[in-house]
Amino acid sequence: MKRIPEASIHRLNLYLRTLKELAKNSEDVTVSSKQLAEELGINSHQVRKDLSYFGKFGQRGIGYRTKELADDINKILGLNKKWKICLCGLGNLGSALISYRGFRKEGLNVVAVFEKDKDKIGKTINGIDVFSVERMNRVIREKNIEIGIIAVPADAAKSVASQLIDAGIKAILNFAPIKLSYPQEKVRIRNVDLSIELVNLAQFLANISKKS
Amino acid sequence: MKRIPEASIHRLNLYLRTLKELAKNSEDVTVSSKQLAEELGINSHQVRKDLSYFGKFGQRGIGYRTKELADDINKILGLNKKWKICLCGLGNLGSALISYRGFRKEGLNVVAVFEKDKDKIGKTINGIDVFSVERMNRVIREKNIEIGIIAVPADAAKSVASQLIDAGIKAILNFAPIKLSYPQEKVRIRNVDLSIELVNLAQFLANISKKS
DNA sequence: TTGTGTGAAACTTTTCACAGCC
DNA sequence: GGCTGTGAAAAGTTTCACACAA
Repeated sequence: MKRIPEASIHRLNLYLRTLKELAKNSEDVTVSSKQLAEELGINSHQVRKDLSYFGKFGQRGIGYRTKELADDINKILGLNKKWKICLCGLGNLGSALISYRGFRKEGLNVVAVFEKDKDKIGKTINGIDVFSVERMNRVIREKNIEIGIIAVPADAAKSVASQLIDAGIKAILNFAPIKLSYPQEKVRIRNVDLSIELVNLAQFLANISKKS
Repeated sequence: MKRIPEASIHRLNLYLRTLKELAKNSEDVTVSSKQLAEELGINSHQVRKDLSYFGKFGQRGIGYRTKELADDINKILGLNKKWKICLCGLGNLGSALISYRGFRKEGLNVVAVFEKDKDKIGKTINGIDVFSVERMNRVIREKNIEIGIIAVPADAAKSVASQLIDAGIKAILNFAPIKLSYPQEKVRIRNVDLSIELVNLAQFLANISKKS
């Protein structure tokens, strides 16, 4: 099998989301690469090429069966397994994330929240238990949690990350505005920077005003 | 001048941030492409190549002057202008964003917040006035606001976007989990999806467990 | 006629190799 | 010896063109 472009895999995520929405909102059973492409602002060749890396999913003259293609992509991406996730920090950002539409979707279920504030510990939010930070190691091991989300202030992020890693977590999504990196190959860390997109926009505006 | 890769421009943002941090934390006046690359987990050729598209900034045998290079990149990216920003929605996500470190940084100043909840209107948060949604058009025009951040629930996002566009906003950063797109070339829209990164992590985990 | 699947071409981006300067 | 700047090669990605099927 040939090497598959990284970018193609990322686009599969987008296709999957679009397909799920189409399956819900539209009565059409099938969808063409052109429709799918238009939804995402790309061209149809790209859609077909991306899919062709993994097999033949469509029917000539007709298109793809929406529901079936969604299932196939789910399998390709390995999203048929449900991952257990914990959220660290229940401040504004943490609260926003826990109620974010899409975090409860297939394959992504938050099963524990860790928080320092004693007023919040012991309660539940969206049906999920809020534990004290001290119990992190135990709870993660007991529940077999695999992914941790860090939504604590920047100065606490490093210590929380260490605790997560000690508890054997496999991947971390970090929202704190600080770069986390560990030499270990044990854990995969992704840093999300909410301000970088804003900077990109500012830069885009700067450039169009230069040109005109 | 040759075409400059989109990716290079995005990396300049990262270089800038790293340089600013180095300027603060380290006593060294200079930095080499290798150091810079290591901070970001890329290779030094890339750093030098990216910079070379815009000119010669370093000194052979020595490296780059940290502070000066930061200033140069600032100019290249057009970030020496300060953009005026408004935030729509002061729920959990909006509150998280307004206090996010980095949103107050150079070039990015939020000057107004719009919110539906009457209890919040008329107050200030971080010194920024909270206005009723009805006054959006007027306030944006009066203050010459150029960028809007949408942090309202998905079902309100489209209407808020239309209002922003009517008021003459130039760019929108959308955090609502719904794809916004307008045919007009008048406004640049970027959709941020907080769940896509989590899906990517899940998929990464799925793939390493497949291989082992 | 509509729409997939795919090799080949075109284009973009990254990596390499090394001349040149401190 | 250390480090930049850059043309050229390699690698990666997107677009094109068209055979083929419903």
